Amino acid sequence: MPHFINVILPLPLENHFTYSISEPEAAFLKPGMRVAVPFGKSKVYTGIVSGVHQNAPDVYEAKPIEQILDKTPVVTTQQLKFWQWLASYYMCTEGEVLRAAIPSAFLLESETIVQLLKDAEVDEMALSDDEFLLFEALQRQSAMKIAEIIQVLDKKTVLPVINSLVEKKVVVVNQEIYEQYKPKLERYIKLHQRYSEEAAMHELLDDLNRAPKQRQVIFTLFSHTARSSDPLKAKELAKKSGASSGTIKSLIDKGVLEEYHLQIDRNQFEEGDLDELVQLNEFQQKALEEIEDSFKTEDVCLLHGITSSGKTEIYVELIEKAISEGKQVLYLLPEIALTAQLIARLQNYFGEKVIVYHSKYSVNERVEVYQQVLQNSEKARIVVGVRSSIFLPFHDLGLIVVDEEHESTFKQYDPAPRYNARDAAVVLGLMHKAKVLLGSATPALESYFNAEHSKYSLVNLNRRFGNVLLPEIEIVDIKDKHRKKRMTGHFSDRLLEEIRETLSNKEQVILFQNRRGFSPILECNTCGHSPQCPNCDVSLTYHSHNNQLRCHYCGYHIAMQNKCMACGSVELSTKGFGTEKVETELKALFPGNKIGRMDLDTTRGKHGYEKIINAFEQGEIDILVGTQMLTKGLDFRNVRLVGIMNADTLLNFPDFRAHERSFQLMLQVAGRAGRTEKRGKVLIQTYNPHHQIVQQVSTNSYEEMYKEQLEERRQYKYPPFYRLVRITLKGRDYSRVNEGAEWLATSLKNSFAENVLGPEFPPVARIRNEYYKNILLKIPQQQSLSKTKKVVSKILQSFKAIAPYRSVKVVVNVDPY
DNA sequence: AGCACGCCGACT
DNA sequence: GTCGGCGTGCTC
Repeated sequence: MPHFINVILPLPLENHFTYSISEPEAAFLKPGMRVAVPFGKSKVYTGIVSGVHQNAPDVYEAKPIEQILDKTPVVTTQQLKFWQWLASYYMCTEGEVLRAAIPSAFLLESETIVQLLKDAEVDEMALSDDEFLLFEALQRQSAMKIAEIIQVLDKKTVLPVINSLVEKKVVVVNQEIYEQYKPKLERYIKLHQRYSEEAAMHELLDDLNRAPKQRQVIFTLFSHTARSSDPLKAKELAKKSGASSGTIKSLIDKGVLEEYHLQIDRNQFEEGDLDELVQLNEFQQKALEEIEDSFKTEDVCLLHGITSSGKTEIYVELIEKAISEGKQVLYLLPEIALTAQLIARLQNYFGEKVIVYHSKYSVNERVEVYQQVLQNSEKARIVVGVRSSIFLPFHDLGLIVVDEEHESTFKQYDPAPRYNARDAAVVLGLMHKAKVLLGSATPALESYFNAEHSKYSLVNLNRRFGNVLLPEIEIVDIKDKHRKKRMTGHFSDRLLEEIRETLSNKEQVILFQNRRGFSPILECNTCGHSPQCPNCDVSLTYHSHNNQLRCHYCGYHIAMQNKCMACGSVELSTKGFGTEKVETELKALFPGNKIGRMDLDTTRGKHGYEKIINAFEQGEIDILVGTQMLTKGLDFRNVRLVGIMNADTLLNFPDFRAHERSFQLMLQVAGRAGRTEKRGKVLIQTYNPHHQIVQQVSTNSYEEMYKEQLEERRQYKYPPFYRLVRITLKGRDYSRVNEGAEWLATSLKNSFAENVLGPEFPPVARIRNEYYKNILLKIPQQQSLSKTKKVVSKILQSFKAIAPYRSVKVVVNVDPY
């Protein structure tokens, strides 16, 4: 009886693929194991077994698999189910989910290797020039990869050359599969066995009389082994004996020393004494009890706790309970680099049980975390991670905490799967029968709506920890200040006064401007021309630190121009301002103070964030200027003043969420001020001092904002009353994108009538030379989601069948916010 | 996605 | 005449 498996491949293809396997393989293989399978004419992919069965396919013959890559499943059946849900909800393929879900090192890739055929009889005269060139290269280098051959032959299509050489029996082609994961090895040194006798040892030391450095090395090693039986690292030996690695190497070459390698764990944590859990204050205690109470009947709870109210301590208590029941805990946060503080705190309580997972980890580190979780190890009781950690192979989740649940970074935009980790976590929790706690000082409208409509339970915590007062918020009307000539650059007299006072009290200042660079537009005073990006429909932003004009979409950059590129005039002026300009103006205004800047440009590199944050914490920086990076969960003790340079750029953002986002952002930055006894101060500069959002921020009126925004959402048919699916078309051919978008919108309107909006050009209609057009589909609450998605898929299928539109790429984004 | 196959323009 | 462009179709 023949046996078969279904396999999910990491490709954007709807189907699972069927392969034939032998009887013993069938007995061995289980869903969730990795297999290497041939796919197409020349590729080998790693796939995940999704099922083992005996139903022979009837329209094609199944190929046999290449090899089995695991002894036990690396993907649990629960994960497979979760993938299915994600693929269907977010309208992508399971293959795309797979690609995002497991560390890339698990996906072995095949590479075509070309080698000379042994004992080949080669008639060199019968070879073409290219063939001869390759033949010659292979005599120097026994095996070559396709990329290398492309280099040697200096052309792109090398496969015909290779194929012809295969036919002439000169070379053979192999698919080499290589494992990407490399265990981390540490080099250790020991003395060769023959010197274990004391006599031999003395002889050796005598021999080395004229080589004092080498003698010292032996001596150090000897005294180490005398004291302990621990192996000695090569690095340590070099350090302790003061010898260079060259000295050690020559001893190894002589055969006196031996080197060997041991595998070590990349995720090591030096365990000190663990802190006792802190005593909760009465408000925290009450909130905790309410949460636990709600968990008796509900699965999801929203904790609305104002900034600095001590939500983390409540999480810690709940985590403690969950792990004491032997369950795993997932702690999701929006951005890991900014939360070094939080991780340190959790490690103080839970020590080795905390493991961290994020995108800045190397592939190897990720594999190790994945495996710790898979093995349900003691080291992975608590996983702290960014959105992708929902894909880890949990066994028995007891609790999921989603901290700062309103953050937009929980949503993945590109590539597919375009999932929202907060929403997916709720589903994941359901699958594991785990409790889910969403926490935020400024909950997303949808979450608060769910809580109000009994989908989630709601717990409020509106006392700051240690009874710290909320900062005093002052609105500065810069229109008025301009008229009265009380502005210095972008600073109002009020802001300058407050900065001066704060600095004189040896306290710190945070200034928020949500735009990086110096100024977003450079304009010629004579002809009005401003330099544009050649690949995108945007103006180039001037960056003063490297004197460049840069495109923030594609990275295109040119040197700053001192003459207008159109008319040659030297009178250029900058319009608008970013963090760099704020920094420059500050340096002129406060020459005696240290000024720091935190934005995408200054935080590149693995430790970019930490350096700046540490410097600020240590008081090495007096004023920190930054973009919205500043808002996320940072806890600075000595900040008294927070200035929002310009609230209007936030408010005028063309998006239905702009007002909600501005509120959240401003309140979050405001929360950075005065986290100790002394009351903090927040200054908001704006041209619209009476804007309802600015007012609501100043009075800390979440409820009011919520009600008002909700009413607008109801009126204009936006979430939470309607679901959104955004379909983006993009392509290099402008008119095809346009026509395609029209066609698609028309067919969608046939089914969904007035609930189809567009097609419309987005604010930036061309990026990297591709034109964009959006169609928005609104789905009323009572309309079935799954049916709607089926109809959409069908329409998209017919769209793809139309030849002229095939060059247009279609991106479907479910809940695109 | 990635790759082969197939059909048309610009070069030795 | 071939090299190489990308439109088309398929992958168990």
